[in-house]
Amino acid sequence: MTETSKPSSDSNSSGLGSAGAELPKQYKPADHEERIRARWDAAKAFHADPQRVLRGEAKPYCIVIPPPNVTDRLHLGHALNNTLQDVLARSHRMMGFETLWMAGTDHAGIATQAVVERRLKKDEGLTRQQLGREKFVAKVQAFKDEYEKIITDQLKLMGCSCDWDRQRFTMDEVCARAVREAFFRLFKDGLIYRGKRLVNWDPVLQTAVSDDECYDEELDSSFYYLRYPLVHRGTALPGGGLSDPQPITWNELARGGYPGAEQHPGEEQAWVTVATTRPETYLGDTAVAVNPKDQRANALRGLFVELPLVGRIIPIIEDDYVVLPAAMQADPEAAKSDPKAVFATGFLKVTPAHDPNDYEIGLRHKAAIEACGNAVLINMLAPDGSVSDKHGWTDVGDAHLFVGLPREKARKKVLEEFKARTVDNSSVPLLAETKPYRHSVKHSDRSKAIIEPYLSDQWYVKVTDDRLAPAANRALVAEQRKAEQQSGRAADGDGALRFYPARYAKTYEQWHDGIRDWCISRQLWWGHRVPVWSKSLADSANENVNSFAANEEIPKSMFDRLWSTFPSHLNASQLENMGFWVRDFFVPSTNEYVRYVCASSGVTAISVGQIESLGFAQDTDVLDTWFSSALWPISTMGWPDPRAAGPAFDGLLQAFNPTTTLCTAREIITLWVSRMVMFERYLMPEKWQAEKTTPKALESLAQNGQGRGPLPFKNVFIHAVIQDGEGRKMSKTLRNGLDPLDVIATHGSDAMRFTVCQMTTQTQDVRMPMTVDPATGRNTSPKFDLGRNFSNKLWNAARFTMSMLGASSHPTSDIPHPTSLIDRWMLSRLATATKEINDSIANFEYSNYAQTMYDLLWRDFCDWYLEAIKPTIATDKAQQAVLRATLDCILRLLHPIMPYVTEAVYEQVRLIPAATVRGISLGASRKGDLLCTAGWPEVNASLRDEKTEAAFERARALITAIREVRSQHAVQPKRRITLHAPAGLLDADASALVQTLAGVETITPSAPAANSVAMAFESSQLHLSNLKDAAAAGDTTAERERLQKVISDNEKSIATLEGRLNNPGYAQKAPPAMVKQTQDQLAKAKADKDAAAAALAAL
RNA sequence: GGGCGGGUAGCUCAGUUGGCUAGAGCAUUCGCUUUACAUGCGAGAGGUCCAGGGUUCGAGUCCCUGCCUGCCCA
Repeated sequence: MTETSKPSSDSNSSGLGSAGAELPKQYKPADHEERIRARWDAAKAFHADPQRVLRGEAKPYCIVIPPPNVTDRLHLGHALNNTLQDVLARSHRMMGFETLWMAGTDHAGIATQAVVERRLKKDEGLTRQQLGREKFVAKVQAFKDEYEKIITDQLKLMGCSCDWDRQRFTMDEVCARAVREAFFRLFKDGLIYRGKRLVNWDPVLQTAVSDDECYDEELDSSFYYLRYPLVHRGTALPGGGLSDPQPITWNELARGGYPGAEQHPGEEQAWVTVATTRPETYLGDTAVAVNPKDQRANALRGLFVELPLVGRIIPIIEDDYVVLPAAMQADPEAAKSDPKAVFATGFLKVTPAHDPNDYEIGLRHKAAIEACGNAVLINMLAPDGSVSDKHGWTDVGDAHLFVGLPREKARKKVLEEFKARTVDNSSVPLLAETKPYRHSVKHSDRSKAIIEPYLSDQWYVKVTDDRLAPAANRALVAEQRKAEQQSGRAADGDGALRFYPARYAKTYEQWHDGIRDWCISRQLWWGHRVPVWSKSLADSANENVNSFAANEEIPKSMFDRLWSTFPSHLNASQLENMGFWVRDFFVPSTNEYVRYVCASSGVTAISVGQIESLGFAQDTDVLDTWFSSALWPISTMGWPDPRAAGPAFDGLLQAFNPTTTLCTAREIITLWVSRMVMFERYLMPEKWQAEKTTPKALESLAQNGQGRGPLPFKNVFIHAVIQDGEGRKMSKTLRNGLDPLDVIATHGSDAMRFTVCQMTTQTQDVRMPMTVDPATGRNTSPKFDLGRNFSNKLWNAARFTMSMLGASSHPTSDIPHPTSLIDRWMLSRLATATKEINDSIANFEYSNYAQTMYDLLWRDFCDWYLEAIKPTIATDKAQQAVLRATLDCILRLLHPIMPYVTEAVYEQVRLIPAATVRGISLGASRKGDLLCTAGWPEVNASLRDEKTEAAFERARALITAIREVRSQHAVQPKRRITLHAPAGLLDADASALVQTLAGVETITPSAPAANSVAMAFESSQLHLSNLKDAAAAGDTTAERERLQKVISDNEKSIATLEGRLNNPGYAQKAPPAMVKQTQDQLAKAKADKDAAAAALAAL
């Protein structure tokens, strides 16, 4: 096998005949895949040369891989995603595009860190803190190396034609530089800021996590009802300060018109009851809210409650966010279906630092809360989730008994205390009631801990800025945008981004419309460290107290003035000359100035050492993984400075950016697609398209596009998600996942690829039932049999073809244009299929592509063409040329989906000298005689011939009809029978087809002598005879049944067709051609029925 | 709550501007060691296109309502 692929055998045409015969009967993927891959590698077949693009020798085609996370091996979803990309890459490479498929992996910050932390705990019993940051990061690095290799090997085994010489990793030096530069530019432009917000906090990993790193789980919990005593806030004392708060009695409330107050002992202190599922958070309450529509609101206006134990006085505020109890609602019955209304008391404890909704309420009622001398936000938890007075809670009072307790224990303790204690001056316990309640609770994906809404300082990207999210929406093509926002093209990237299928543009657009600023900091160790150093200075001169709001940026001169009192210092402009950007803030809570110094990507280690020696410390946080992913299309090509990245990056950005197509799953439209568009449009220069081919190109990269820059890609193809046989997501925990390597082991890479392509329709989910392969014990799926069988079919079709062409001599010139029906038909089918495939590729219709190939190879080529040419191929030179060319075209057309088997077959087929077939152009291979760089077949549309196809269909209909009779009559398959047909019914070509394919020995106009069977064909009656030996003839039962069925089928048709024609509106309004067609059908059905009836009568 | 899908043969799915008597693969039935392929060849059987309305000469396809189911966002 390998010998024949060596150049030395090129001239040895005598060996070709035997080459085909030597091929084994079955295609065994394992015998070929590794060798084929080695040939691709040796020829550097997938290495893109940007200079060919820049010299104008080829058009570019570029895909960047959605970098797989290094957390784990690839699963079948990756196999799908990457197969689809490879089909695009391979087809365009063959079409002559200079094709770059950029490969790489993603560091996947929290996911990878969590995996390694679990491993560390399991293997060594250590936490990351015990190991220390540096050693821990080294461990993650080793883990990453291990999985990066596994992933790369998996991709290679799948046949992915990535440019492996250009593989990147989101944390390698080239990508890291891009991250630092992007951060710097956004920081400098004020689009990155530091903010104190509520985030999803994972108390185990002790980091902020994003919503997509959380999941909801239903838990059995309880609603707890807490009584808060009502008070008057103290009155102003002559010497300043306030008197003690005074209890409010029920009598007083009753006088204020509080409904039901008179039912309580009049002299006792009154209270309100709040319902909560998290009673421990009461320590951070800063208000109690009531709905203004609540009848009790009026009597409570201007009153306060005193938080038990803490003693904090907080206002009662009115906010219509508060849910009215069911009984108070307009439709109490309807309200009973709303669990919140059922459980509500009408009073809501407001804990702005520990609940997102309360946070909003707190901001709305800031003045009322602060008037009590409290901050709106009181954070009563430490980062590990324990109650703490060190993180923003100062008025502990008698609540110190809770301090230091973890969340769960604190909850228990609060309930115990509230149960044991009473409202002052009464016997009413503070804990009113407990009701069981089942609700969904947010958990951290990575640690499984319950998420705590937590107030913390984080870095944000101001994506709400017009130059980011709105600019991303302007990128959409006009027809995929909301009509009212359509506008003309203003810049490079405007109006050129297109989603396939189009409906996903809506997801994309709505995301940007409702977007909030993006929290990019994570309190992790694995990731890109935030490139900001900071230093605080106390406001020693006390000169600016109260003149700046929290976290307000201040003039740099102010910090410089304080700074200048130190013996050695660098002022802001000196720092900026070193490549830093400086921003100064005042923090009122600590009465300090903070200088943030952000390093550009060009800042040297020396400069960093210098500022660190001055007391600047680098931020310990790392960036959200998506920050580096967002830069992927440009970071992988050397942005911001390809020259610094190395010679391999020469011309890459200019040749391949914007890339052509991004191929991904819908779940990351918002997380990734959006951010790539925002970042590239912001960071890449506005006139990139025009300038990238000029000598100024690299210099222009220093300019930000400010939202008017180019796009990272023009097309976004969103493909289906693979689920298991029950429609569940494939997951590790369910063990319902498939490893592509298992599928490759059981079925071969091509089989997997063909099957996933065939499954890829425009829907959003596809199901993949999984079974265990009995032979190997591996997880696989019977679905892949389809692809395996198809590979085998190609293999055998090629084997047959080579045995035919190898056995005869085949001249390479002076071949007449084929005239036989079957050859013209084959060429016509080929032309039709080629067009269909070209259209399918252009529209990402993979299933259609695969199906068209299947029909072309299996149905047209194997079932009909190869069977039909058997009698003539040995001597018909024109037919030999058609056979050779057709197989060659099929190999080329199929190669993008099934690269291995086609390449393996091509090794043989290319050695057969080819004669030119008019209308078919097959370009030579560009590298190493490989099919993967051979020309995409050009099949002239003039080869499509409707008359030929119709003539063939006619013959095929007759053949099928005869086969049916044969089957019904149990005619021996090898038996050659006689067809009685009027002279002139069939021409020579059609007769030959019928004889070959229907097992007909003789076609004669004479009437059958005896023992014949009648059959209808095109309104006339034909007969078949010589079906059986005379002795066996005589049983007419089968024939009766067959004819009865023909009659009843036709009667059904007649009824349908007559009904249609008798409809008066039909003849008037339907197109005449349609009416004519129906009439013809009716005539045929009637004739068929009559013929069958006559035959039945004659029996 | 808002948005987007899906519901067609036993199973998995096609069905592109409304127009053959609704297709494919698997499974199933019958017959074949037909000399490329049994991972194959030939021939069958199998569907109230979720339900109900509407538009139309004509609806799996378009519109409305409902039911079931999945995903995304809040």
